[in-house]
Amino acid sequence: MMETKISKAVIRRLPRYYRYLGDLLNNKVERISSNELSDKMKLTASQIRQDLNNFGGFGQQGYGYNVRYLHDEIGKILGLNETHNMIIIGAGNLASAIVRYDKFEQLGFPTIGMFDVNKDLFGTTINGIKVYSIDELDDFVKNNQIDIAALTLPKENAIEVANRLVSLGVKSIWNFTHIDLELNDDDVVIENVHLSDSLMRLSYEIASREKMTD
Amino acid sequence: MMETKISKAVIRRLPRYYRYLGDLLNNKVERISSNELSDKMKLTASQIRQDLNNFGGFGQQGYGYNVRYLHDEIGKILGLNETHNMIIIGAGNLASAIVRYDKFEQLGFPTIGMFDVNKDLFGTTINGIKVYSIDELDDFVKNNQIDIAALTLPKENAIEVANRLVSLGVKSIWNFTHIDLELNDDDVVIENVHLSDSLMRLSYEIASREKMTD
DNA sequence: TAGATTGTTAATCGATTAACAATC
DNA sequence: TAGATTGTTAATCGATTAACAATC
Repeated sequence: MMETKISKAVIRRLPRYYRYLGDLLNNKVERISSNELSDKMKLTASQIRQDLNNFGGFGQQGYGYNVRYLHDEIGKILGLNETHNMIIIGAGNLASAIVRYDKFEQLGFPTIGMFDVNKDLFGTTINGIKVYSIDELDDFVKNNQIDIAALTLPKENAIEVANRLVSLGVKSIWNFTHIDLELNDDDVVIENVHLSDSLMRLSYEIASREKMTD
Repeated sequence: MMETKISKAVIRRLPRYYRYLGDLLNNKVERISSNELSDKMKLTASQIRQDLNNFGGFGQQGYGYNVRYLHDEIGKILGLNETHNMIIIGAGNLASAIVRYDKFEQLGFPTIGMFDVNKDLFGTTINGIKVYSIDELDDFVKNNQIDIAALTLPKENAIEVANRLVSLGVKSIWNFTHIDLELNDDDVVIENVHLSDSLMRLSYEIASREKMTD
């Protein structure tokens, strides 16, 4: 049971903490203080301590934080102690990139199937993962534990497919289509990825630098 | 010249405004009030007006905002009135996805070359765009106007390549590698994309829903 | 023990929301 | 003109930073 609502700003930073702690772990660093970590991450030590204390006291006065312990605890908070099976709807280039990218599997998000409308792709495999007809989606979802569906299909079909997935019991959607998916079902979690928004933010920064030197 | 520093929160929303206004435009909507737009975007009307007034008064009392005008003005703020040539370092699946995705080109970000270390790829084309040897990078950058370099290579080489690009005069980097690129050069703009962070945030939400129903 | 560093409360800062006069 | 809706100031809310007592 959640006691307090964790702010979005804190949640956004969690994966970043996990990443930096993972790097420290790889570098055989055993302990770190909030102050040292703040240097690396370009945050304040105060913010790090505040953030962590949303979830409990993971440190020790006079010592700091044990890197492995903190890493693993944040992993648990992020749900990385459990495997989440993923399917991808739309077996295009982005889907290939996702399924070929080992990191996601390492983090506990294996792709176990891909779906497309293109007949030519049916039965082919990408990185060992089979592409099915979208018509087989219902059966597949019923016969397998699906935790996450990634949508990498044209945005025209996104809402329909999303609704279909939800009605099949899929509880979380990683949406790469260029709409803000918003199903009014509090049970379903949606993460919208907008690569073009990211590119536009970059462009904004370029444009504003140019204006500054005018 | 920039008069006031625009907050990051505002900048993050700009591409979203642009996207929604583009949709309205496609639907032949001519005018919209901050109130109507706030309904669609799940923001407050007040916030929309505040956000826009960071850049000037685009509306008209009693009328609202002209959709096309506002769309185009936000486009200009985002620098979308100019073309930004892009190269991609690392010609893997993600690079293919980017270069095949028409939207980026439509927004004014054509990819004009890709670079890799894999000999087998040299001279091949993806969506009509040629893959070059990384050894040809210097010449290519000198002979073409390169506004943005997208990094889709292993993170081990990211910093080295980024420094090389900067020394060649490339001023902005769209980084997909799993490090936070931070060059201490205020002249260079970096946008870090962390897909695994996005996936972990999704996972966090899944985990916290599960806890709630415990 | 003395020194270091956390956990946590209080202060500050910034962003969002509310309100309303200006004005189309 | 009357109604609608902006632009903008003021109020509120939330997030970040500072400070420090607790404690390892």
